[in-house]
Amino acid sequence: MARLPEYLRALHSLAENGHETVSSEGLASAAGVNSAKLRKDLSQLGSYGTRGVGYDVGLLIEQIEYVLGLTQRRAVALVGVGNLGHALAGYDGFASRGFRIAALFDADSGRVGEEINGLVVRHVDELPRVAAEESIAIGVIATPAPAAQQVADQLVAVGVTSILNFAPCVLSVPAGVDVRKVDLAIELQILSFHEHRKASLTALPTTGGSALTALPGGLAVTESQEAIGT
Amino acid sequence: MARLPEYLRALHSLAENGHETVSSEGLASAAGVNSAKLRKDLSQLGSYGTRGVGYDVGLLIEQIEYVLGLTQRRAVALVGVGNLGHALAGYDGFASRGFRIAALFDADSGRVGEEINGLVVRHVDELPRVAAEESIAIGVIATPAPAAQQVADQLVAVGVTSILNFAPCVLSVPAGVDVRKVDLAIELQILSFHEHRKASLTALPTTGGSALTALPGGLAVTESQEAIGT
DNA sequence: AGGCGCTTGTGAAGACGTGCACAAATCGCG
DNA sequence: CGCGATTTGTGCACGTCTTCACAAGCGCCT
Ligand SMILES: NC(=O)c1ccc[n+]([C@@H]2O[C@H](COP(=O)([O-])OP(=O)(O)OC[C@H]3O[C@@H](n4cnc5c(N)ncnc54)[C@H](O)[C@@H]3O)[C@@H](O)[C@H]2O)c1
Ligand SMILES: NC(=O)c1ccc[n+]([C@@H]2O[C@H](COP(=O)([O-])OP(=O)(O)OC[C@H]3O[C@@H](n4cnc5c(N)ncnc54)[C@H](O)[C@@H]3O)[C@@H](O)[C@H]2O)c1
Repeated sequence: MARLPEYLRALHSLAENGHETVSSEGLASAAGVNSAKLRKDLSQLGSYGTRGVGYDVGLLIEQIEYVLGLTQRRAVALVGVGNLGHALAGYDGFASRGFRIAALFDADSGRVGEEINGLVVRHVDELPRVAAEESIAIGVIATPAPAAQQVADQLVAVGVTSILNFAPCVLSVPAGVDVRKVDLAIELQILSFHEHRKASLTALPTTGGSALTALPGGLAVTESQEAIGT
Repeated sequence: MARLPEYLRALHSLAENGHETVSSEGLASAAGVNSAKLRKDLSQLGSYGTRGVGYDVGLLIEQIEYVLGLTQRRAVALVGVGNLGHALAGYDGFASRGFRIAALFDADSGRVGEEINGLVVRHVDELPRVAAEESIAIGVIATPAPAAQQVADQLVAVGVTSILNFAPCVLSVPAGVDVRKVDLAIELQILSFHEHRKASLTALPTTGGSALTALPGGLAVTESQEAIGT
């Protein structure tokens, strides 16, 4: 389940605050989900809760980390050390959550050699050699969109089977390779959609607004917290 | 629907390449979705396709932009101009997709006054005044997690009803306020999970691996392209 | 004008996720 | 030792999303 990492973060936060056990209710509210959903998710991992008490925070962290494959610290290669790439390279949140940025790559020879956070930027042509040395598990693409497909192909060629893509484009990859995408403009547009919907609802509550905005069942947007109420 | 922005991006890309019409099949593959799903999504907006021909790219762009509320360029306030905030402030992908970064805020007085991309960083205390001037529609939080809730409260207080949160924590907001979250570590952990699953599947194909990794129906992870095959 | 190929729009079936509600289980306390 | 308070784990029902499959509609070519 995609919610496991969220639970894990909430658990770490609870552990830091000294909690040794949590009820499903408490963990659910900390993770921002329904308590029944949380229990169902956790029961999929096996029964690690005690009825009448709750879940052992430490044990649960261990179990979730095992299921997520975080027992081994995976090596991440970041390709494209531009505006966004710099921020990512300098981010310490990866290291603290089970990942190690193992290498930085860029195609711009002006950037090659630059040192960021103790890592030196290499030319993307060195990817095969470095991948062999470091056993890269995950590739992060932070290049402009036109270069993303090519970079993805290069990553796949050196054996990377998981890619996180920040470029606003769809990547085509062979079966067995997993791609996740983060597109900030899409997130903003979804928010804009809600703004638009909220505005047209309050503006014309009686007439119901124009035909386009007053859709039959309303448009559903999945993911994320949504507190559109009354 | 949360897929509309993806369609919009694909349409813009097609328009740049000179296409005047697209079939649902073509647009679907460009957006990385099923063609039936795409047709059903578009039919919700009204009938803007011609049977036997396809969809008019320009008209469809116009319609989707209207539904998403992109006809008005919304003002975005960015709070937290640190590592990530700098990258966001310098990103031109927002402007080209219907948004305008209207103001930058930070609590660190050392950063206040700094100019990024033509915008000067202001102190977060000025938020009420600036919000009144600029009519901020969307707030982006790029502060450390401990400060995120407080910033969210401040944003809500000045009338912001849509928040994009980069801090790894859940925000509690009143009903009517919409929050979307981007957590890169979670994305990586989901990829790690797939890596782990792939590894244990190939390692022990006959025994089926340990009880934890060989779960009843397999764990489903939503979102994103997944090409785990054969 | 008529037929043919192509594409949209949609009905229906199935898969999936969600949340309620409750039985089973455990702990603490008298 | 037993009882009640508390919390997990889960059966069930409901709503949503997805996908297939096909009729209806449109344009082009003869
Ligand atoms: N900056 C942001 O805040 C932000 C936000 C959302 C999305 N994005 C996306 O992230 C990507 C990068 O954004 P950015 O602002 O860092 O752009 P950028 O232009 O600052 O950086 C891109 C970097 O990629 C390098 N590059 C180009 N082609 C390459 C190749 N074939 N191999 C390796 N490296 C190559 C360039 O040399 C450059 O250093 C873009 O696709 C952008 O749309 C950025
Ligand atoms: N850098 C990344 O690539 C990255 C990636 C994923 C997530 N994040 C998250 O984004 C957030 C910011 O990351 P960062 O690397 O930019 O951190 P950072 O420490 O570089 O920047 C944080 C900025 O927020 C400012 N700030 C602190 N409290 C504030 C307040 N109350 N009001 C206004 N501004 C305040 C600080 O002065 C600082 O400038 C963090 O929550 C981090 O976990 C960052």
